[in-house]
Amino acid sequence: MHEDLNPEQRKAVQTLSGPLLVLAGAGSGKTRVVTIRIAELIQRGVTPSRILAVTFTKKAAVEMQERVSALLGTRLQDRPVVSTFHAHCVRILRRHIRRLGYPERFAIYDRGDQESIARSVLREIKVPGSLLRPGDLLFLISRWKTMCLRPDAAASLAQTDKEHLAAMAYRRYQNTLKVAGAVDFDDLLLLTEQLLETDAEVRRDEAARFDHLLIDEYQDTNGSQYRIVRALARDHQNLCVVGDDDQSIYGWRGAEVQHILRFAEDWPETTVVRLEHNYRSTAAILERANQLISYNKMRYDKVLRPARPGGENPKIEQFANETAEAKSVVSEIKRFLDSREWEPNDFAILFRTNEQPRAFETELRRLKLPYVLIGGMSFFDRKEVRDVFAYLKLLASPQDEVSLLRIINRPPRGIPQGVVQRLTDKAVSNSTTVWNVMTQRENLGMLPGPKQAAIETFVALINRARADLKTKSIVEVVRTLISNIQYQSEIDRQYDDPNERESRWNVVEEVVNAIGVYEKESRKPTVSGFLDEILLSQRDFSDEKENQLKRNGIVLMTLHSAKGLEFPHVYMVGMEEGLLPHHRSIKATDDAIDEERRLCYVGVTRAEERLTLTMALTRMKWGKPRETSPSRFLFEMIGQADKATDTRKSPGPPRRQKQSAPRRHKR
DNA sequence: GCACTGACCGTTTTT
DNA sequence: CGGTCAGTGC
Repeated sequence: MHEDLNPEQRKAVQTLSGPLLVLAGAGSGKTRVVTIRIAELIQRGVTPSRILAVTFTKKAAVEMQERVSALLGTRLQDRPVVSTFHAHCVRILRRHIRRLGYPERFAIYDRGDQESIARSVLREIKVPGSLLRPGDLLFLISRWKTMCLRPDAAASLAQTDKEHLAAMAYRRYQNTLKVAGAVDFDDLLLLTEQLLETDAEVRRDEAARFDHLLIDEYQDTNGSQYRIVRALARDHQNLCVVGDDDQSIYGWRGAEVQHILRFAEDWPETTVVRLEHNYRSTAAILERANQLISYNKMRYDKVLRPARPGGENPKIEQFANETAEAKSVVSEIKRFLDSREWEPNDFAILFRTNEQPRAFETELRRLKLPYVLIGGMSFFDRKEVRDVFAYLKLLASPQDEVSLLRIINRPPRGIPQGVVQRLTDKAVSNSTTVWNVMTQRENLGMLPGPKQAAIETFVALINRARADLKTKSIVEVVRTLISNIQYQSEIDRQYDDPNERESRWNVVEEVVNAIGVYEKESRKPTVSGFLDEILLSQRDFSDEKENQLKRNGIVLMTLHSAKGLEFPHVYMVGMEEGLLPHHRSIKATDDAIDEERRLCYVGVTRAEERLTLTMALTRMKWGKPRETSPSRFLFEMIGQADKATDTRKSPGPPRRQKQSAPRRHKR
């Protein structure tokens, strides 16, 4: 089987028991090796459903599931479980979360929900935005949760004022979730970890469900994930982790390279397999990549060996400003396209920050070239999507406070802010939920007649829809609901531009269609089942990334989103100090610079045939042109690191002091 | 409830 | 520069 594998790959595939660390360099055919390994396990008699493969993203899970099925054919009734960390944790929690005092059908709050809670919590404890913004708070909470710290522990460890405030807010934040019977994404991991840690029976039960565990992108696991893996694999030790320490680029959100670096110490029986042949890029490109990454201190020492000799040397180009940079790159791509040898999606323009693509978009539009900008505003961040989802969540559970407060007066139905405030106060003082307050008539006595009527109409609307769910299809109920609240006329009222009206309404329709698809494919469809599916499962109706790549345009995306992809022609633009490495990383520790270097490495190793690195000598920043200097990574790549201008330690040219005197504290 | 104004701020992003 | 958000006045 699989004669075309090289000896390293074969070893990775065939080491069937005990801990296995596969150090897979960029472009080494990692995905293929993992897939074949799963197939091999099954061929040697392992029951498919007793294999658990964990991936980092939904997309990766879907792809792996498809590859495995393709390899094994359809003869199997039984399949290996391929899942993301979070989705697997949900399954564990559904089975046992009662022990932690949560309802079995707990709701999962996404980023947007988290933000509204953060906002209201900060309002409650009267913290001005200048001290601690919702984003900062959520960042800290997330960090604490990954470190397995509860509010009390966080409070006692807090050092700065900011951290003390955040710890206070954390307590309230967590309380809000608990009362609503909801968890956030970090809780999925944290609570699972807690269950496995404190309840020996649960741990044994969950660990015994699988005989083999495979973890992909192991370099990106955070503390919780690490401990969960340990708890699940402890008994059988059949743990295969795959990853590349040089591609760890998510440290800023809690991933720790240390996990992959220390793996062999954690699991003493470990077999280590290194995949160091690169089948993707030419030798010329790989040489640059190897040079660059050798400047990182903490790493497995490895050198990618090219399977494709020769190749064009990567170009480094300087331009006067970002407009010239964009013009040159885009017109070069146009020449390639005119030659008809390449398709638009053979080209990728990679950048560090989201303001960079603007100049390129302008230029691409001017030359009428098709392009796709990956990332940006996600489907879920759209106001309309959030509204419809809030209604859905309310149908699933009216106790869902965050969703209720979002749409209680949207579209406007005569329940103004002041009334909502009184309802909330009442709920707090009765230690119940706003929904319960609204549904008990005696609670509404304090309000003037029309407001009472408005509330009763709203409650009736929701109750009616919930009752209809018993007899009608979800799509039908949701369509009726949306038409009852006259959501479309609300959109028309808010926006004058017909295009905008149409696109916003289309988004609503898309959600409804997705419900239809779910309902057709699911055996026992429920609203909360749909929400789970969309949030966590393998299917993703808004998979814009996928659709967009299929649309065959020149690909514009951040270095972060480029991980795992490959393109014949890659342009890495904005190769400047302050951008890559980003100035916030320069100000921080050396570790942060190392991560930026890995990010650069990820970019370089995306290129198959041609790599072009460009920079602008001046760049507009917040309306003003500013001088730049070449990224230190450019010098490192060509082996002249000593020539880099060190912006880090030398005081540098006398920087104009920003007029920082009377800026803050104006509220 | 809503349109308007001015202050403020600026990395990466998945589940 | 451009987007977001809180505050203001109707």
